[in-house]
Amino acid sequence: MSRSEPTVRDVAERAGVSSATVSRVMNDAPNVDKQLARRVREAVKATGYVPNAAGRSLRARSSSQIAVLIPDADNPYFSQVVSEVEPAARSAGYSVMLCHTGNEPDQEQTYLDQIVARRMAGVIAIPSDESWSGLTPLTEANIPVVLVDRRLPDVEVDRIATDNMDAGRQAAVHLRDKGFRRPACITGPETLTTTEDRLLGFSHAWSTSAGGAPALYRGDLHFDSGFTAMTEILDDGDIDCVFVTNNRMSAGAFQAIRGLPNPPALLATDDDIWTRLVTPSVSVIQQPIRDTGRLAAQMLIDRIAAPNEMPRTTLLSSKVIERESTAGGPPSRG
Amino acid sequence: MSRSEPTVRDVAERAGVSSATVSRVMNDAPNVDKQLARRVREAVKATGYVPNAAGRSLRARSSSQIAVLIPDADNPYFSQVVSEVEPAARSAGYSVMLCHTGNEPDQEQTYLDQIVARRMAGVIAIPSDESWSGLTPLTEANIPVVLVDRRLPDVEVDRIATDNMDAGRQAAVHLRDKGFRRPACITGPETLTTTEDRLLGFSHAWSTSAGGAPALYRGDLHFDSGFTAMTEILDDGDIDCVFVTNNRMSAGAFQAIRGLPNPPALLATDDDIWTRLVTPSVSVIQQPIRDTGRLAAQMLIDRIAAPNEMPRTTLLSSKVIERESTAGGPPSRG
DNA sequence: CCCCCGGAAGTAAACGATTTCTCCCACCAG
DNA sequence: CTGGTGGGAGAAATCGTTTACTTCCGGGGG
Repeated sequence: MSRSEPTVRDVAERAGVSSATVSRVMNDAPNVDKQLARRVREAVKATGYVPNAAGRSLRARSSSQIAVLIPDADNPYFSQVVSEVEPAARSAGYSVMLCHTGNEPDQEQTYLDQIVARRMAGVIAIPSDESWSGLTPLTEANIPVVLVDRRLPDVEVDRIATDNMDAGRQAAVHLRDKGFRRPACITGPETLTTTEDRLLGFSHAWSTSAGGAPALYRGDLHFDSGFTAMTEILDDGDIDCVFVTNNRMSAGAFQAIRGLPNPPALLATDDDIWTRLVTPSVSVIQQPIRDTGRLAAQMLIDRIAAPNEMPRTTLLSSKVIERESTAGGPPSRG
Repeated sequence: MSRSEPTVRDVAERAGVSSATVSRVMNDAPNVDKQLARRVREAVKATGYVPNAAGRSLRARSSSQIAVLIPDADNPYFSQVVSEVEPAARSAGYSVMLCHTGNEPDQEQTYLDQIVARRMAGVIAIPSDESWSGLTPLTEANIPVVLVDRRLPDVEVDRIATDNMDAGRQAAVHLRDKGFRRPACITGPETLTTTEDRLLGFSHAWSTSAGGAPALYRGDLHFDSGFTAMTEILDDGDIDCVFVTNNRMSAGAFQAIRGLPNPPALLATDDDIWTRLVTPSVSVIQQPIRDTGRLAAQMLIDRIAAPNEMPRTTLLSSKVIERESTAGGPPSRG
């Protein structure tokens, strides 16, 4: 029923050559007779030979897989990054192992062990927080790492991210230009550099250009905390515009003002599909997610080729997309 | 600088035992002296030994990875399936390789080669259409496959999917019970079993219970074609309710009626975030996506353990979630 | 004419973990 | 006292590929 898979020796025998020659043909080595090469290729076809990746990887002491470590595959930001990394990696001859840590340390540890055990060619990681300890085992095993989106203190490693400070600045400029005067910011925990940088950029730009500081509401990045924060803002009164620094809290915040007659202006983060469908449509800071994924893969591939060069950081800029939720200016003069 | 990784022999030497014993300890084999086992474990810690997956996989003639083949990681349906498969697989000791075919045959072929080359333990596949040829190389290599969501003709293989005919029937019942009388259906190409089954269930239930056939509009599953179809429906007039059979066309269809005073009722597919945020909120057929992913993984793991049993098909039922877009009944009698 | 060089192909030794086979020993029953 | 039994551990073969080393050519220069 199930014969065992053909090996390089079976092919060699059928082509009347040695296994070394077969290997040379498979790897396009120079100095192989055209005639023989053709015979080998025919034998490969005839036997249906597919090189065993384990054997190859054992001999080569590395594999042609890269790992992508993400906290949560459901979040469209992460899944878009993944779907851009994948084709870029494949066209360079790598395949992608998806590691979905769910923000849980033991799950992450399992994957880190796997990555080392498989001698993966490299890792693209979105760490869960700034105390991320996963980097050490990887660097010790000489596995190149590219960080996406989040910054770690005291480490020298390749990184690609949105210029979050600048994104916050753009948000402030947009809201001020539209005539709003009493801003609030719904943001994440202080330990998360992504949202914290956006807050810092926003606050700094606001205080230097308009004066004063935005009211501050912190959530846990999820939908519900965005809803709760916006509800508090409505209760507190006196706020005429709200900047939300991540995608899910943006949706939650919108839910809280849905259908209200005179809601505060809303500037959300990430251009998800819902922002165009709701009424009023929602202005957003659009991050260059697709570029991020593509360039992360490129960066990793470059790093694998040149392990000893200096680490780089690439920052990509975002832009404001204006829609109805900030178009109107403040509701009234008072 | 970079010493080479410790091997089983290094550990053996340090613990004063043979490599065989180390292997036995690592794999929890019975009949190992407690004392020795402890010494081995200490040596493992001290050396930082991590078993080389390639060596193990070569000897075992199989790997502990499963592959998930999806057409498009961006689609929330697929990414949710993946994010459920992953933890279920991991807790059974498998890791997940993500294969993102982008509906392109050559990309898919690359991955199929990889899957065979790596002797993967199994594959969860969402084929792009009913002429999917990827199954053959896998079954020839004795790699178990579980199909998700889509049906293939003439193959006997494990499958898990939503009961799409029943979903269509539920849609018809809901719209008829709400008092609508002139339905349209926006659906996908005839070759896609998923959307076709929903259409069939819808049409059949409608004709037997209310009489007549729904007006038919076909799209290519993407946002724009949903928008176009709904625009045509509005032009054609005479339609009082619309059932859309996939998630992205649902969003496009909503876009076309956004803000209109008396739009036809809309019943969408998949409970995406936007359906609750828009005005009017949108009634949906909710598929059990999370169960689908979890059970697909379970099914594959069972199959790996028992390769020779008969293939099974599991159908999961969906349910209608009623919101504002179908709540009102038909706009007027005249 | 001889030597050396270089291209082409084969031989065999790695890579690292597992596992069969074998050996040793202690213990127990006859 | 002896033969059998079974647990515990080591030696060595094995998985399939790649590659350093060898071998065998033929040809060109001294």
